[in-house]
Parts: sequence; structure tokens; C-alpha cells
Amino acid sequence: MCGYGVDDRSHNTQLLGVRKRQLCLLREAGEQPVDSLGAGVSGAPSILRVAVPAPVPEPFDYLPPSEPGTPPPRPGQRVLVPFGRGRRVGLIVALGSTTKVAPQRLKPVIEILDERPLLAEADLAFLRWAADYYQYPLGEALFSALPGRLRRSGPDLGSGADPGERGWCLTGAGAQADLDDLKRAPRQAQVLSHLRALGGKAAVADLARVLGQCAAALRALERRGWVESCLIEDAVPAPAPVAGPILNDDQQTAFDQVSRAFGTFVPFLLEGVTASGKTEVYIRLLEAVIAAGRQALVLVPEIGLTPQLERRFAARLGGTMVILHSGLAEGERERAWRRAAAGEVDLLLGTRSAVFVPLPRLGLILIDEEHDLSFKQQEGFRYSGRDLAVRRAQQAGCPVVLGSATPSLETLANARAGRYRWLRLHRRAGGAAPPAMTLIDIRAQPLEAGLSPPLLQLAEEQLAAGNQVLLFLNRRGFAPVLTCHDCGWVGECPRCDARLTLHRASGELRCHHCGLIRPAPGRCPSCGGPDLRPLGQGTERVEEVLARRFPGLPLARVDRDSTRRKGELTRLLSAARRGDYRLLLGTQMLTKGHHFPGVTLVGVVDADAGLYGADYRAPERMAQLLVQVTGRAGRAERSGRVVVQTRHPEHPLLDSLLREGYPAFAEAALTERRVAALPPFSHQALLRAEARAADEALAFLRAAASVADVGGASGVGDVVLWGPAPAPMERRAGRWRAQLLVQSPHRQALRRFLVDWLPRVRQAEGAGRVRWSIDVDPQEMG
DNA sequence: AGCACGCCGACT
DNA sequence: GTCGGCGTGCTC
Repeated sequence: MCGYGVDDRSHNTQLLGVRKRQLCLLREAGEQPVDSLGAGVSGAPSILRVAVPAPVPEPFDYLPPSEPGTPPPRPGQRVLVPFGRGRRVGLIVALGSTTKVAPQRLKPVIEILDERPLLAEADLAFLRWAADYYQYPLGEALFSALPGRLRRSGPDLGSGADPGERGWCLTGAGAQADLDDLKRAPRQAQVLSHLRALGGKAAVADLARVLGQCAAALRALERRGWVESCLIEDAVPAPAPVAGPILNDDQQTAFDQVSRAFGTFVPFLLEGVTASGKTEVYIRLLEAVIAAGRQALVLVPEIGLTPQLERRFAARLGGTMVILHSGLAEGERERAWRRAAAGEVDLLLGTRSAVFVPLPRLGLILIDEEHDLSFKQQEGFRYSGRDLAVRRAQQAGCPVVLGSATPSLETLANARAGRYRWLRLHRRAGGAAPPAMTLIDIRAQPLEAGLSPPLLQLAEEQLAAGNQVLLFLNRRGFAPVLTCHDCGWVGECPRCDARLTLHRASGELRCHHCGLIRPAPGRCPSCGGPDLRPLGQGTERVEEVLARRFPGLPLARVDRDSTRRKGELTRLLSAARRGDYRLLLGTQMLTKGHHFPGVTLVGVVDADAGLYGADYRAPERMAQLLVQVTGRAGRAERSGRVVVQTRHPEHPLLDSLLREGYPAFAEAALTERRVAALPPFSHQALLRAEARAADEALAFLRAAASVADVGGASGVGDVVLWGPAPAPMERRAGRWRAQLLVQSPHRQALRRFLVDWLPRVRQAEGAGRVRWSIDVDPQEMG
């Protein structure tokens, strides 16, 4: 009864019976009471449990600051503590009165950094749960959840201490100025009209995000006296809310179901085909929850999606909204974080890390495109923003809505099992027919940069009719392989098990796995022969071929290379939506959430990559991708057409997807997973290791496996280890990689196993020499 | 993670 | 005889 948990309770409980508990612990747990500051008399806790960013699972115990007269420390405050040789910023996670540490080793906290706690008890509890679930050191988990600036010491800026963000606003003259005067300065005209559309005021960062580089235009406008520099409140100003369209039956049902659940934890799957009006349901729900005086959290997969939703939300919702994603400057992030945490913000829209932001009045969580893999952090603290959001809703006692046109199999399984309530939006708004999807068998076809005659023919027809065409190819660069026709040499990465991709525009060979860049050779490095040939195609090459085939046609290539400049992606996308480009060619980037109403033909250049992959999730991802691509095209009055090039037209996945659609595909895929006892019908954790020397990683994993107590005396049971085995790409960035898969039909059994096993893994032979990490619920093998 | 301590090769 | 390699272990 005097277990460890007792003194982790809130300090209210602490105040009573300190003495009794100390005696009890002294006898039973061998802990030392510490009473140096007279705890129990003043009520001040004598021990602070401080989570420090270090790869150590447990917090460290400290004494309160020795400085007399300091106000009593509280959980959630940051502290500066001596740690090893140096000092470090930590966070008080609990107060206590006993410790297992020898009293003479306890050191006092140097300084309390925050006047008031940054995190409330509930936030701490959530983060503690997350760290425990993902088996990640609490201190590191906590600090990766805080905005960067708060991870360091330095003066507490507080919420009101900084001046706010710079921006530009219209002057009186600028508001009246005639846009025709700027005929010869289209950039200035664009900036000016954008400012007008935004009500005369916009932050520098927002302007850059929407318009791209516009500093020069702004300076020119300033010289004209039409704009001036000003300070901006971060929150998007609330416009007069506009009434939205009338909801259809499906939307109304979805809205009713969720809004009726306000105030209780109910998870929903909102399955809505593209253009079925999911966003409208979101907006109504947000309106309702904000009107009820609660805060809402909206999670989106990537920063690329925030501007669109931001615009739609801003146009319709009263209340204040802040945006949080990795593209923000540190200052902006911290301000947004503090304002949300202070309860000043009604709506927080952000990418996965926003799930950790304290929201004292949280009343609703929405997760858009919940199937998207970018909700899972792939390094360090490997959490799933989506899964944590569900847990957070549970803790906050509010509904959570997982929205997607192509729900993940995990979420579908939850919905089918009745754990999530299943809401469906069947109809495309405006009654548009979904685009028809057809296959083109490209075996034995004469291809031009991977494009078959039928695809080119279709493209030509649509372009001739004045429509837009979108081609999708998930491979950037010019060609994925460069080879010598004389001796068979192939350009390979010296640090990875991978071929080097030719980027012809920059004259480079690049490794897409480790970032290596070297000049493309003019002659074969092996035999000196002159006949080097690029094999296969990337977007660069397809662009070249299309430019030749359709000379003079405005063509936009959208991939990581063409959109490296800040704001370039947004610029290209909005220009594409306006119809400035007739032909759009791009990678995955082009498929995420953007809709192009003028596009009547979508061509998938190569659908085969995902069909025969080693990863059992590859088919699911391929299906989601194809359906998402389909969603990019068409509008009510002219529905689009989707053609998919493949060498495997008979493949069962493509077949079921094409003939019966995503739900039928998912059904079949789930059956396969069940038969194979794969997730979501089992639960996995992946122990990854990498080392400089070959076999070192494998040797460590073998040692780790040998200290696993599978179904042994600890009563773990029900856990199976697979491997160790080399990672799918064994060598990457000069390191040899291997992995060991842990699987169990029961989440609890897996968790118990990890809790028992990982401390011993930490001590296993080689643990100090290799880089290793545990990935709970891994999404990508390798 | 840092950052010490701790035992074995090429240098003033 | 020292400077320094990074293996091992600890940080309240």
C-alpha cells in the first residue's frame, strides 16, 4: 500500500500524514526519509522528481532549491539542475517525500525556471503515459514535446513578454489605390490584392507561405506608401462567420452523432470519399464546440495541408485559431504553444507534435487523413500522433474524429469491432460521379519515358479540349539508374545498398537514402567507355519528354527538387488550381489533399512499385495512394478519368480496388492480415540496431533475443520474436542495419514483455557499441 | 546523450 | 617514459 505510486499523487494528498508514510516506507521499501527542510511542518515537499533529457527511463530526485524564501516548487515547472559534470534543464514531474537515493548524493535544484507550471497535471499524466507506451525515456519524451526554446534555460519569457510577430498592413492610400496602376508590377498587384482579401493585414510568414518570395514587392509597395510594417497578433483574426451550405443527410447524421457525444470520450471513424464534404462536417463541429466554450485540436499530416484548411477554417469560424507545425520559427512556435496552453486559443491546427500542446478546455479532436503515415514520427520518440490523440481524447473525456477517404486498416478494424463509431459520407457533394479508373497494360507497349501511347493519346485529347492533365510518378530525378552500356557498370551508393539516381539538370548522381551527391561522370568510371545510359524514369525525364511532346504548353513539375524554395510549393499549387498550368507532373506531394477542379485526366505512370514489395503494408499504401490520386480530379459538371499503367493488370489488389473500390479492397486486405496474424490482429514492436561494422548489429540483436524471457518464468507468454534479420536495406549511410521483431496477439502482453525485457537489452552484449532503438507499433520496416 | 574513468600503442 | 585510442559506466 505504500508503493511507489503513493507519493506521486498530487501534493494535496502529500500534506496529510507525511510522517506515517515515511515510517511505512522506511520499513517496507528500504527508502530513506529525507527531512532536511522540515517537510510535514511547512508542508513543502522535500523531494522533487525531475525528468531530465537523458536516455534514462526514470526521473531523478532532487532537493528543493536551497535559496530561502523560494515559493514551493510545483509539478510542471522547469528547473535548472546539476547533472553529472554540468547542468541541465529538467521538468518537475512529481513531488515526494522519500527517495531510494542515498541522502548525501541528493543535490538541490539550482533554480526554478518557470513562475507557474508549463504543464498541468493532466498534461504530465498524458506525456507519462505516452513515454511509457512507446518505451521512451520520460525526460526525452517531455522535452521533445515542448517547443524548442523551452528545452533550454534562459530567461522565462512568459506569455506577454515578447512583442509578437512582424507583418504588413495597408495604409489608407493602399486601401484606395487602383490596382490598374500596378499593371507593370504584377507581383505588387498580387501582394496588394492578397492583403486586401485578408482584411488589410497579414504576418510576414503568412504572406510568404501563400505568395512565396514577396519581400521585394512589399518594399516597393512601402515606397509607394501603400503598405507599412506593423505588429500582428499571431491568432488569425476572426472574421464575421459566414453561413455554410446546408448539410446533406450523411453530413447531418455525422454532425449529430459527434456533437451529441460532446463531453464524453467517443472515438469516431468518419469515412468519406473525396469531395463528400468531410471538411464541412469538421467546420460545423468546430463551430459547435467553440460555441460551447471549449478548445478544439485539429491534426493534419503535413505542413503542406495546413494553409488550405487554415483558409477554410478562418473564413468560417469565429474565435481564435493558431497554427503549429515544423515550418514555424522557434519564436512563433513558442508563442502559439503558450497561447494555446493559456487557453487563449479556441482552435489549434497542427501536425503531429500538436497532440502534446496543453489545451485546458479541450473539447474535440479531429484527425484529418488519419491513414497518413506522417502521423508516426520515424525517429527519436517514435510516437503516433493519431494514436496518442485517441488516448488524449479519452483522458480529456471528449470525442475524437478520425477522418479519411481511405481509412487505415487499424482504424477500420477498430470500427468493425465497434470500438470506434463508424460514420460514412457516401455521396460526393454536388452529386458528381466518382472518376472512372481504368488500367493500361503496358507490357509490350512502346514506351516513351515510361508513358504508353494510350496514355499520351488520352492526355492529348484532354489538353486539346482545354482541360488539365495530372501525371503522377513517385520517383524524382531523371533516372533511377545510370549504367555503362559497354561494361555493365552501375552507379551505386558507396554507403548504402542502393543505386544512385541521376539528376540531369544539376549534373549529379544522388543517393535518395543517405543524401550523397557526386558529379555525374561523363565516361564510365570503370572502363572509361563513353556510352553511359540512364535507365528507368523519374519526374525530370518525364518532364523533358512532355515538354518535347507538347511544346509551349505550360507544364509544372512538383517534387521535392522543384519545390525546395520556401513558398514554392504553395505557389505552384495555387497556380495549378487557377489553371495557369495545363499539365501537372509530380510525386506523392501532388496527391496530398490538393484538389484541382480543372483536371479531367489523372495518369498514374507506374503502379507496380507497391505491388510486390516485401513490406506487408505496401498494398494498403498503394491502394490509398491510388484512391487519393483519383480524388484530385474532376468536379461536378465534368467528372474526371483515372488511368493506371501497370505490368500486372491481373493483380488481385488492383482488380478488387478497381472493380469494387477501397472498402472491398480493405475488407480483403483485413482478411489476409487476420489469416497471417499480422497487425491489426496482432501487435508489434521492432528492435532496430545499426553499427559501423558488419554483423555487429546482428550480434547485438542476437544477444538481445537471448535475454528475452519469452513465455518463461516471468509469465510473459504470448510473445514471439522473429529474427534478428538484416534490415530490408542492410547498409544505409555507411551503417549496417538489422532488426528484431517482437509480436503478440495482445497489446498488454507485448507491453509487459517490453517492460521486462528492455532493461536487460540495455545491458546486453554490444548495447553500448551499436545504435539501437525500440519502435512500438512500427509502420515501416527498414 | 555527454563525460568521465580506465587500461594498451606510437611519439618527444 | 607520456599522449591518446575509445570500451564501460554513471548521472539524483
